Formats: sequence, C-alpha cells, structure tokens
Amino acid sequence: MPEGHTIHKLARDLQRDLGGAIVRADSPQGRFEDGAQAIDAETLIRAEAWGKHLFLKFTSVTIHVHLGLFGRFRRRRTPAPPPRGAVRLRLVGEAWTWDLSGPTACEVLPRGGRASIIERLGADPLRRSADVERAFEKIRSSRRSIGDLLLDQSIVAGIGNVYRAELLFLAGVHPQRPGRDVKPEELQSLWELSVEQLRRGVRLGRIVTVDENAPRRGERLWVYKRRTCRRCDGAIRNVTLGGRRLWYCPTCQPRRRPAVRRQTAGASAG
DNA sequence: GCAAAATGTCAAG
DNA sequence: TTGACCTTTTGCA
Repeated sequence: MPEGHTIHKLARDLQRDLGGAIVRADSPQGRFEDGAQAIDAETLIRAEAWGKHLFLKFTSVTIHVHLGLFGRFRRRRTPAPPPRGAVRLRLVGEAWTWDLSGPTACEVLPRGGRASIIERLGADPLRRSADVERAFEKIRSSRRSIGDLLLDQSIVAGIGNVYRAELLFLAGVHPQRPGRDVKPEELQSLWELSVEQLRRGVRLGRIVTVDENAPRRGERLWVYKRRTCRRCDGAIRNVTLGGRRLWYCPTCQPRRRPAVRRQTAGASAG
C-alpha cells in the first residue's frame, strides 16, 4: 500500500523491466479493455512518478495510474501464470509481466492531461525540481494544522498517513500546531527529513524510519499506530487530522517548543 | 464464511 | 464532514 516512495520505486522498476520495448497489454478483469487496446503492441517510452501518481507514456497515449489505498502492482516472470484476482491491466514484456489490481485511477489521458494533474501537485520530496519555497509559503500562510497540511497533495506531493506521523515525530513538531506558527527552521527540517526518509523508502521498498540497521517487523516506525513512545516510553496519543488518524508523542512533540535556556553573553554553548 | 482494516481521493451534503 | 469506491489480507467464528 502506497505512499510516494512506492510509486517512485514502481516507476523505476517498470522503466527497467518494460521501458523502451514493445509491450503487450490487456485487461483480464475487463474494466480497462479499451485502454489496454489503445496501448497494446506499443512501446513504453517512459514510466514516471509524480507524488503518488504514475504516468506510463506509450507511443500514442499516456496512461495515468493512481493506486489509491488498495491498488497494487505484481511482478511475474513472462510467461506469467493466469491473473490472480481482479487484474485491471496486464503489461507483458519480454522477461517480465506486471499486473495491476485495485487502482483508484487507471485511465488513458487526453492531450494535456499529464500537465493538468501535475499542476495540482505540490512539492515532491523525491524530485529535484521540487518547488520547496512555494510549499513553505503555503504552510506559513495557513491556519490549518501542520498535520493536516502535510497530507494535502497540492502542498507536498507523496506524503501519506504513515510518513506524516513519522516525519512530525522526527522533527519534534506537534501535529496540531497551525502552519503559520511552524518556525522556518522546523519547516526546513521537515522537508529535509521528507527527502531523506522517502528516499530510504524507495531504496528499501517499504517505510522504515527508525534509526536501526535491521529493524524487525513491527519495529520499523516511531509512532504510527503505536501505544507507547520508543524514545521516552510515554503514552502515544492520536487525533483525527485531515480526516485520518494521526499518532504522536505529546512529550517528544510538545505543543509549545521547549523554552531555550537563556545564556549570558559569552557563555559557551553546551 | 464473513467482517474489518489497509500507506487514498473525490464529490455530495 | 461523510460516504463511496477500488481489492486483498487477516482474524475471528
């Protein structure tokens, strides 16, 4: 189940397996027959990710895929066994076959369709061209909570419910702080953590935020769905923000920043 | 066998 | 703010 890291890894894998070659396409489930027919026997020119959106550019048209909450791609060796479950789109390459099931969106884009989707998306931590300043501006001028803002794809594209909780924890920011009250250095930290963590997610193929080499299953996250805090052992709280459940540690993520201890001039920093 | 949950988004009220 | 939608997996009878 996908946040931005999943889609970016997918784009790379599809590009590697199917890119630059002719692909056979069909819709075993039958709900994308016309679309599959449109690209069948065409060359996959480029697989590209933008936030949580995937674009598959073929010779004559571009396919847009959004996995939503349940969507999934399965990779199998060609010749592949019969589709398992409801496969919306099967892409068959020389060596590998990819089966798509359960997407929220799987559609042939009209001309200009890709551009109009990208227009609506905010800064993607996995893209070098990300317009960070614009994202910061939107956050700094909003009274909505930072927890809500981080899920808004038109501000930051690619962060989902797990990453937002983990990033806020790592940055020590309380999720209910209004965007306008988040300090520039905290925003900078949130952004840098996003880049670092999402990249790690792409590399590992799953979300791992804890600072351990080989975290065991169930020990990969700091706060998401946990009851106690890994760092301070205090009770984790959860609130609904942006329509989704969000977990945080009230001790490690104080609502007010801890007062900076006043230092007399000339005192050496600790 | 069935219910519930799952890393998401959009449109209706 | 709520419900609809997409599908698979897991847990409980």
